[in-house]
Amino acid sequence: MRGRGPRSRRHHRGRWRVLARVERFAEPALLLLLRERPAHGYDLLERLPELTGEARVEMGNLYRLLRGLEEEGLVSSEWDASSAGPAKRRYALTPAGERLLDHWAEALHRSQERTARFLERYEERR
Amino acid sequence: MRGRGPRSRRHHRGRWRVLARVERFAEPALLLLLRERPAHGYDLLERLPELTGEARVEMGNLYRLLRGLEEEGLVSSEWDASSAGPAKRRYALTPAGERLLDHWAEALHRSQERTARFLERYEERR
DNA sequence: TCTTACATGTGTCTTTTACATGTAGCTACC
DNA sequence: GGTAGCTACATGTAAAAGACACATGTAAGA
Repeated sequence: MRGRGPRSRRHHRGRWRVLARVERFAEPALLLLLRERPAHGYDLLERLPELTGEARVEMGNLYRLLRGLEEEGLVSSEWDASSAGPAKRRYALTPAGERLLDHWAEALHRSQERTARFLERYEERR
Repeated sequence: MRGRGPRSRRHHRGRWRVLARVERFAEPALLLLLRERPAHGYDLLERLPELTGEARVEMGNLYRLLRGLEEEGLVSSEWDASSAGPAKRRYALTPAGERLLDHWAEALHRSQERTARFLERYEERR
């Protein structure tokens, strides 16, 4: 089974593991990291696990996501050759991006309540 | 934009609405409903919104999901012509399905903690 | 020189989801 | 007895999202 998609269950010791991830969670995670301080892609890649847990985001998908956010005007970027090493593209959050982050926070709060109701109902007749 | 996929943002009053749903949440919702009592597809379709919120599951996808669960031995089914109306396929949870529901509950609990950490960090510098 | 780490990408396939449509039995009503 | 409408199950298709492989180039150090 090559190139398997975003399934919640994963092969692990001969079984499937349930992950229960929030859809597109990498997006609000990026927005939050960028609100704290501007950063370049590779830096974000290393800091994302603080928010997403062990699940590491694929490099390629991260850069695609960043470009998508920029096309929608949610982040802005510019080449930064000031520091050592290869040139970096430094991303920063725009006001529109900050508003989207606020919407994400509200949605995540509602998601928390939904999941809490589910778990309560699950425990009821355990 | 026809046949748009499971994006977190949705067109709504000229903007995109963030949903922050848990991936494949319909699966644990089905398992929980079936643990409470055996049921047929159409019945489950009407009771699912109790758990998933306003977001209703597509009929076609629901039947596909049920067949998938049956192929994996997580639910069992049999035709039921006893009640009025067209014949129904009555689904019931298997022991394997009950174990999967337990794994989902654990995963959802971890998801709650991840999201709580995110929201804390979001509120820190609001 | 060769390797390793940093940094930014593209190609391509599978899975998941949304939405439209198809089929058929049962019931009620005229 | 015909037909309208509801119930119930099912397939077809396309787009979004994610997984993974791979390409390109810079720079530091053994």
